[in-house]
Amino acid sequence: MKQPTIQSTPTPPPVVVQGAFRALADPTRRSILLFLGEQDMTIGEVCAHFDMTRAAVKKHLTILEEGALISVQPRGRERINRLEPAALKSVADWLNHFNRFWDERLAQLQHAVVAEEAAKKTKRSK
Amino acid sequence: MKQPTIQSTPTPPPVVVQGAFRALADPTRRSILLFLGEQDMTIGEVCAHFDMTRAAVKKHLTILEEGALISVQPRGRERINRLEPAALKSVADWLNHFNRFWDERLAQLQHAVVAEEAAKKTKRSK
DNA sequence: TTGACATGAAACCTTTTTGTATCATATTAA
DNA sequence: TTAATATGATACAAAAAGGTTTCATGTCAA
Repeated sequence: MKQPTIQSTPTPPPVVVQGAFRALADPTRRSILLFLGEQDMTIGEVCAHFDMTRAAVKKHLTILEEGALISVQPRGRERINRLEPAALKSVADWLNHFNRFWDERLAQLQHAVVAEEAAKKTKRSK
Repeated sequence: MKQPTIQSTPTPPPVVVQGAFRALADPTRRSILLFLGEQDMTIGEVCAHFDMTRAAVKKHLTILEEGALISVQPRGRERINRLEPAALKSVADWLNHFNRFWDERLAQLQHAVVAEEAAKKTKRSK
């Protein structure tokens, strides 16, 4: 049976998360988030953890900020970088869109239904 | 007070997720995942939802497969693309690393502690 | 067998990403 | 005020990403 073109969008996804997903794609940035999860840090302090130039780290921080994953608060000549949980949560929420797949109870339920359907078919075709 | 260089890694993150995070960074690929969350599809069926060449969609599917977000099963001349929840779950798990930040109960608890600390300080400085 | 169909893969182009080096600016402390 | 510090910003280069076009291969159906 040939499937007709499916036109409906499955479920409206939050489009807001693009910047966050983009930011999360880089391992250095994920690492920065883990560090900031422990404590707020100046750019210099973040830099101390990485073997790359200050400018490179700064760029990563900028991308994290664009993704709303961190906020930056000036204090004197320093900039305090702080983890922003909200954006992280919206990414988590997007993923939870799929958690029916890894919810064991539901998975078992689905398997049961599938098995039942299969049984019915077998019975009918006898 | 000048902070000394912090040398310890905050918490050992699962390094496995890089391919998955990379794959999730692109909106087309996230959209594909949503479609595959509804039903398995051949490449052609996936293509029908996007305004780009088959080759482009194929590349996206390859990257999704590299990130273990989907699996591909050949059937005759077709390839059935199926969502693989495991990799999605590992990404979700990585994010849950932060969920102490958005767990309301914990947040309130933290606020309470901070408030208490502040109160103590105020009292002392009187 | 043969033609249509579903896919695979390579070559190529443009834009983005990720890093560098360098210079400018603002703030602090002596 | 002046030198050191913390950061901002720009120009540049190499690599990766995201597309396209084109051609090859394997499978189905008549």
